[in-house]
Amino acid sequence: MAAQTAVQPRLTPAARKILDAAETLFYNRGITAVGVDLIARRAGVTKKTIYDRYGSKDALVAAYLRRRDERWRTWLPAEVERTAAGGTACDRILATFDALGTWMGGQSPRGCSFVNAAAELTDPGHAGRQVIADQKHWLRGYLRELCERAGAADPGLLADELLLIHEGATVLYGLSAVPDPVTVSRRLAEAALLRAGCTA
Amino acid sequence: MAAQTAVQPRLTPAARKILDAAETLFYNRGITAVGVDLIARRAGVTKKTIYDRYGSKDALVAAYLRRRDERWRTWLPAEVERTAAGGTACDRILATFDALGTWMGGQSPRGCSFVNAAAELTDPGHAGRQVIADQKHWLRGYLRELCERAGAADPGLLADELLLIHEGATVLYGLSAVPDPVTVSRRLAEAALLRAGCTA
DNA sequence: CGCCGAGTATACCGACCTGTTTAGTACACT
DNA sequence: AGTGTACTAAACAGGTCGGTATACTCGGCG
Repeated sequence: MAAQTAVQPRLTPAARKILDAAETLFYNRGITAVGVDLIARRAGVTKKTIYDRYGSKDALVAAYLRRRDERWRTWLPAEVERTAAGGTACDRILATFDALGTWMGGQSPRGCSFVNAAAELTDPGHAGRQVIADQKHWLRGYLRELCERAGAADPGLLADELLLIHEGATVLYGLSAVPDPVTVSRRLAEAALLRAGCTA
Repeated sequence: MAAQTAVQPRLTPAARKILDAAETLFYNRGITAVGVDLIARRAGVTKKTIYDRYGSKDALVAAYLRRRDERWRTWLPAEVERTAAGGTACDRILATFDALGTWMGGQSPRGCSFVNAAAELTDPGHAGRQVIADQKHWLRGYLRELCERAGAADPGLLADELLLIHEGATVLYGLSAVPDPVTVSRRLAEAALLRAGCTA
């Protein structure tokens, strides 16, 4: 269940350039709107190389999502430990929202790549959809563990609430519908923690 | 500012059929993935008629979003009045989340059409982006008015929080990442109302 | 040496893309 | 009777889509 992301290190130089170009293009212009010819041009690579390395556009899309997932999974806990070092579990939970703001402000102003991808990948059989589901499942698991450590009355339910706030903040950030979604989300999280009787 | 949606009633029969077909296809398969030929075929109409009525695909996309916006704006307050008749402003606020569940369960299992469209319409100059911004702005205004009537300490801030919860619930619903996002969102809204000192 | 993996370059496939054009029909209003 | 609107039918443009085929170069390795 977790071995699928471990194949990545063996990327040929061209395969890496392809993934780099695909990531920027898919995220900024949309998956369907970007053709493989353009990716090849941007990567300074032949279309044949793309198909030799990835087999199909759909597989490349899945690889793109997998890579972002991988990055997020290693970055988020590290960032939380860095900013909430020495703090309580509650501090850590709140730190995930600050981290979200940092993440979005730094490289992802167009919202969550997974939510955006889900909007385009309408075929339920697409390989990318599993990656999307896995990502949300992982985040919920991570939050749930923090909730347990924080002494929440019902950690699973609180994790659901926090996940919902995360998604809401990300969407509002991408739509620029509200000036500072991160602050709003932090306030909501605080209220949820309070209600769940978190002490730590 | 509000006159743009009033032009709609004068739709020729063919124009209506086109919009009907476009709505289903755009929502279920994605905007970029659907071509005008397919829309024409589904609507039982010639491609020429589409261009005679709407001028371009982009304009048709904008019309599609405008129509969904219109439907939502008339439906939501009516549904809230219906389900929270005789209740307080707080009841009305909570009723918007139940309404969201009804809306999604009934016709929109793939999440919010505006969020999905925003993921695809990457060009900031696209006519549809304004419709998306207007829709979120309207919902925030509607929630804000309810918050005022509910006696919130800071109605604007509470409206931001509720809007965030709405978006989060919609996204989670579309991703099927959580069994019952509507209930989760209602709980969160209750906590937010409590914290805002709502009395009505 | 011989072979193979990784890569380039280029041409091609059929299908589909947005959008236009020409030609003609049906109908309502004045 | 005449005019404009709404529509059908069908072909056509120029380009892009995902994907394949052919032919070649280069470096490393046994």
